[in-house]
Order: sequence, then C-alpha cells, then structure tokens
Amino acid sequence: MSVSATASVRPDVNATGCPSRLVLEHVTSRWGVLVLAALRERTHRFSELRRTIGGVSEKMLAQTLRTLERDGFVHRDAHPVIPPRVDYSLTGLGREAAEQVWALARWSERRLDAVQEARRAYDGARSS
Amino acid sequence: MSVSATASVRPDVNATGCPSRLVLEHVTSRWGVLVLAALRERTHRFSELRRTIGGVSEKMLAQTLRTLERDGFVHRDAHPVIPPRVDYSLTGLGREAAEQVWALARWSERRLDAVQEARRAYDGARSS
DNA sequence: CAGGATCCGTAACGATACTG
DNA sequence: CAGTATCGTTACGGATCCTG
Repeated sequence: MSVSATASVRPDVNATGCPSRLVLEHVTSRWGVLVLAALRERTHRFSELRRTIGGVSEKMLAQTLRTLERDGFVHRDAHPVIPPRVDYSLTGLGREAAEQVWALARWSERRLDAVQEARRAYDGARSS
Repeated sequence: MSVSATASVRPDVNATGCPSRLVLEHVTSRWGVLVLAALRERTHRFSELRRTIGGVSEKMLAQTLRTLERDGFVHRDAHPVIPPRVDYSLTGLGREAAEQVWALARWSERRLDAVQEARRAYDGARSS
C-alpha cells in the first residue's frame, strides 16, 4: 500500500524543500544508477537485471523500477503469458537521465585516483 | 572515532563493489549537493553555510564537510583566533565536482515538469 | 563560534516466505 | 517468472549537551 520512494522521503523536507531534489535522489540512488546504466545498453527482463546488477534484492529492484517508472524514466512492458515476462526499457526522458548520471559516474571514475590520494593524505595527517 | 561517511557505507558492498560509487554518493548526498552548490559561489564560514543551506543540523554539516574535505573537494581554513573562525572553500577538484552535480541538478529542474506529469499519469492510472 | 560526543527514533534495507 | 507481504536489523540523521 505504501508508495515509499527509493530514496529517503521525509515529509517536512519534501513539503518545504526543493522538489527537484527527489528526482535527483531517484536517479542517483544506489540501485537507480545501476538500473539506468544497465538499461542504457538494451532492454532487460526483471531477472536479467538482477543478475546483471548483482547484489540487489528482489524487493529493492522492484521498488527502484517502480520509482523510475513512476517518474517516467522506465517503460514497463508486461506480456500476458505464462510464465510471466516483463521487459524494462528506457523512455526518452529515461535516456536523458541515464546519460546525465552516466556522465557523472564516468567523472567519478576518472577522478577516483585523485580522490583516493586525497583520502590517504587526509588520513595520514591525523594518525601522525 | 568512527569515520562514517555521509552516505550509507556497508562493508560488503564497499569491499566487493565499485569504489567510485563512494565518490558519487558523497557528492550527490543530501547535504553534499547543497554544500557544493553554496561553495560554488564563494567561501563560506560554518555558520554561514548552516544559514545558507537551511535545515541542516550541526552534526550533519560537520560530517558532510569532513567527508568532502577528506575526498579533496573542500579546503578547510581554520584561523587560530578567538572566537574561532573557519573558512570553507572548494579545491580545484571540488570545483569540478560542483560543476558536475550542478549540471545534474539543473537538468533535474529542467525536467521536473515532465517528471511530475509522469507521476500524475502513473498515480491516476492506479486509482481508477 | 566551531565542532565533538552521546542518545535515540525512525525508516531504509535485506532475507525469507508466499502468490498469480 | 515476476513480483508482494512481512519481519528484523541496521545505521542514518536530528536533538541535546559539552568543550576549546
């Protein structure tokens, strides 16, 4: 019954705060990023996504997919067959979102060395 | 004593998972985004940041700033005076990070209308 | 003023069991 | 296969008190 989003949703913050923050939280959420990245390549089925991403529980994957679908990023195509078959793909808006977070993710990887060196310097300065 | 990061840090995921994800989580964290956005403009003092951002507890602001400093995004300049005065500013790496998340945040705002309409359509289809 | 230490509620998350 | 429902744990985040 609850429509809890992927990311934290506290009433007061959402009421008074910036609404676009919720969009950002959904696309940058732990599994949201990975789902968008996976669907960037091609359409995936539910179990395919689970295997591709790895380490995600059924609950969290379903919740993430529902959130992304609700936001208009993911298209859900449920085939009325037995056994069930559901295909997930990106919408036009979703492709935009995927490109954005993909760019940010790539930047994170490019700068990872610099960050890790900064961390070593920071940690080293304290233990001295 | 603990070095808990701004975003969630589960041992198993960090051990096996993609390390650049931690960078992404820090810069896209709830308060991380707002700190980077504020410091993009100019140097801020601790209390200034609290007022500018609004709604952030001392604990979370300090924790966020420490995480961003450790990652090499924020420069901390503590003046040895009484009363204490500490200035926070962005490093070169931090300016890069700020630009990246700022771009993503701007995109979120640009597409906010489309997302909200998608949400209405989604919610309306269920209540029928 | 700038934070560190502590206590604590809440809710996000994962594992399991169950359903169409 | 593709989920939903429930439960238990964890740790995030806020409030408060305290120090240099």
